[in-house]
Amino acid sequence: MVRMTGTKRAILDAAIEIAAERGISGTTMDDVAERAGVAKGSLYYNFASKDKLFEGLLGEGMAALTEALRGARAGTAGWAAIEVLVTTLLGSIAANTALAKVIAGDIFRTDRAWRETSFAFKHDALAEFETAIVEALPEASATGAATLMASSVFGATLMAGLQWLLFDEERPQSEVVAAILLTFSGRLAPASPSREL
Amino acid sequence: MVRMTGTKRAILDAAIEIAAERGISGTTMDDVAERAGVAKGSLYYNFASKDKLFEGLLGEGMAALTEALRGARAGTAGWAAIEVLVTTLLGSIAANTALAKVIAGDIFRTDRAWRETSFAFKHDALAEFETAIVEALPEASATGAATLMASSVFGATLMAGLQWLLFDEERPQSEVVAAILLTFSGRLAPASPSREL
DNA sequence: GTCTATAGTTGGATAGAC
DNA sequence: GTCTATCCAACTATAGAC
Repeated sequence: MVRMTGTKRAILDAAIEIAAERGISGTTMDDVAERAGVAKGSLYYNFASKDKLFEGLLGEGMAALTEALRGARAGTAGWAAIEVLVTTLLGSIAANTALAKVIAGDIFRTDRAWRETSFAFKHDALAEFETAIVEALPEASATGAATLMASSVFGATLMAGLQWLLFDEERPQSEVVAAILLTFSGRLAPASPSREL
Repeated sequence: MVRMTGTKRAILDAAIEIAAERGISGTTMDDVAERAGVAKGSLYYNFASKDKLFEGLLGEGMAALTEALRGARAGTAGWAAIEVLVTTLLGSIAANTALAKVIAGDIFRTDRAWRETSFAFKHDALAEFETAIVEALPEASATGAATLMASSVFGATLMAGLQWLLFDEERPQSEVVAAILLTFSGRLAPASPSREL
């Protein structure tokens, strides 16, 4: 998050809050101006258009998340890397729940002006998970399963994280991390010999 | 899916297709009328409002999915139940990808006219997964982890399923099911003695 | 039951004063 | 750099002919 003038910051904060409630398309510039406590003209002095406003907002948030995941994975590998990636992703969602909601609602849209940015972000974020998965289970790479497994781990963390923050917020974060990792631990599956892909 | 007149069906089909591309808020009644091949007046003869149109559409789809999950789980338990639930959910997403995209983009919105319906659906669908998880790992119930684990399994299947259908559609469905279940199999985690919650 | 035409409102964006 | 006032396009919804 780059430092910026109070007005610009207030506009961005208002925009993400409202978009978390109503989605981006459901957010009007009038509402943003009102919640930010500025006139609508100031929105267009600071941002070229509604699309540009949200493009910047999502781009900034996605870049920060990708960077956090990359930094977290550094120096670890395999299952340990999966543990820190899940922890870091969940922490990012908790620290910026509104942004996480907006991204979650937007991630599979293909009609956005910023779809290239969004696509690249998703690719980079999933690549961190995929790398860790391949380290933990090399044969997943050969069968092409690793990419799908990365989506699975990411999706599990995102949905459990939002479920937690929106409906069960008193629960300590450590318990949520533990529950997600427990899902991947194999304790749901019967203790069995090798399983085919 | 209830049988209905050609016009009503055409309107619903057009609405879900466009909403999958642009989201519900981004879908206009003019666009729906045009794609359905009817005049806009016919939309309002068949549905009271845009909200009622989508409320019915999502309600119908969510009810069908919940029913499919309930039926699939019947007669199984534990890990076997998780396997059929994941398979059934993935099959439903594949059979109705447009609807799945719309639901995925809408599931964490709190401002919708149909939020009660949506909330109840999510609760019922997750309950099927939670039941299976508690059968497979009874201690998850005591710690309160089971609900979060149900969200994890659901989220993993949803995200991997959409990733598959939108970006890797030639892959056979059986491989996708296998990759998701492999994520939960424990083969990512180190072979270890008992793990604390 | 479906159409055309239009009413009424909202929302993105801009002009110009301060 | 921020405000007020306004333009204009797009949208939901309705009226009334057929």
